[in-house]
Amino acid sequence: MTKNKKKKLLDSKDYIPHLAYDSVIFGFNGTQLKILVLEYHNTNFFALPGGFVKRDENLDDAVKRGLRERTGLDNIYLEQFHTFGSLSRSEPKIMRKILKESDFDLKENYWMFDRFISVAYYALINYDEVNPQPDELSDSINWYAIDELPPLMMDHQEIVEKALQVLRDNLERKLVGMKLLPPKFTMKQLQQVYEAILGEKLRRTSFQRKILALDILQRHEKLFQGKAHKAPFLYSFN
Amino acid sequence: MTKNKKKKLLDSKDYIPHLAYDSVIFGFNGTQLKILVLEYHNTNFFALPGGFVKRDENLDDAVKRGLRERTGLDNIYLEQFHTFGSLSRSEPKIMRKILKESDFDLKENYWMFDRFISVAYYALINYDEVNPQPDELSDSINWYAIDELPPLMMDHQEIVEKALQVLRDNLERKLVGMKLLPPKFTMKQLQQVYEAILGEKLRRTSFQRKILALDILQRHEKLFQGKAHKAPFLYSFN
DNA sequence: TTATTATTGTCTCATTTTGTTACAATAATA
DNA sequence: TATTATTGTAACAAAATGAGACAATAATAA
Repeated sequence: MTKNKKKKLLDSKDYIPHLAYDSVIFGFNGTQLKILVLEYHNTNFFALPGGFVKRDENLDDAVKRGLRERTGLDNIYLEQFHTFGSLSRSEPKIMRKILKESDFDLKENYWMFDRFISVAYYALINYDEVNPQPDELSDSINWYAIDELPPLMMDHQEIVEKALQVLRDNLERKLVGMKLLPPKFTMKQLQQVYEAILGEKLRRTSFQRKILALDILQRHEKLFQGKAHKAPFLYSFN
Repeated sequence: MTKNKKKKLLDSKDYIPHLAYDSVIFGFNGTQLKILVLEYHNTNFFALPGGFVKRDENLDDAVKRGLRERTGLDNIYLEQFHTFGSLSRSEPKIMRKILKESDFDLKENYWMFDRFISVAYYALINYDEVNPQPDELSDSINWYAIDELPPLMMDHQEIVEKALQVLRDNLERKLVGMKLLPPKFTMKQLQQVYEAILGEKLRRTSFQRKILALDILQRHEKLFQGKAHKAPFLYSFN
């Protein structure tokens, strides 16, 4: 490797020290609930997409910026759910290895080995319209089913579990299920989202009656799937 | 004032910069839901009790430390509910005035005029066993009913509203009502706590049936209040 | 001692919500 | 034209909740 390859990743004077965010980005492929997980170059470290907050930037905006860079999407449904601030969660050795394997200068990036408090957000996106982009440090970013995750580094497994817990609580309270679907969807698709999030089967007729009684869905034309049975209606939310 | 009176409040090298916490400490006086609000010396600034996180201290522990100092209580029910990170929430002029009016050195305490991200917690305590203590900067710390708060500085009103919103959501999900009462309480007291938090009257018979059906309360001896009617049972939780 | 009063604990019945089964409608295929 | 799988909705049962009624009882007044 050449000498001038060793460079600065982010300038510490632009960012709030000790503060990071992590995002649990949920998608639904029709069957399984998935999240985006990235892998750092040559390390076998799997992690949630995260980032830092600029000194002149709102916390929420920093997270939106990171999501935009990774998914190309704007106006994503985003919810802050917890801030992780234990001492033990920071592991400078891991950060050191990540930077080293991507040929970044360890001295210039020294602030990244400090202790970090991380504000965690979850995002709900339409799986189909996303082509995830890795960042400078990452080999890849890929969808993983929530029950088939690779071993995540540091406390990221705990962050995912908390996200899922809060998402379940918010499913009925905030009617957030449809954020994981395209604008028009069938009742069956919506039920499958609910089932994937709750991790249990639901009764078709009760589910349908309950959702329709909420009076929040608009009914549109039928969807002809080319299958040998009655075609379902399409619905939209808002 | 003498020269050596101007002093350092907290040493910046001991604390994580840009990071604070604020706490919404709820109590119940038998009728009203109240919170602790402090007033800074000679400023007419009312604020939530807050503080900073030491560099070698867990975030949760910093908050517990602050609560202990102010209430003398340990093992308080405490829940993190949101992190406030907008740029506009920081108002260095206000911090400057607070320090100045308490005769602290403005140069030595310069780090306090920076932008701060604040992690907010709410606490539920037994009103009766607390004798709140003001800190070095504060004139007083007092209970205020949540619908009779003085004008709070910066974004503290917003923090209180969010706390109340989350507390309402958690009332049934986490059964936190009894955390605001002494170890033994009557059904009526518990109902009054629920009513104060929800801000609405509840039906006595339905409430009693529902709570008892949860099967989480132990029934004890009767409480003879010296009133001309049947004496209620006392209950405890855990 | 005995009525009076206010509140408590529990019961009953009405109403609403949810669980469960049933069945006709229908889009594609044999 | 019959068959198949799925959909939309109706019908009834079961459970949860709302609303009222009432007897029990702790202190007070008569």
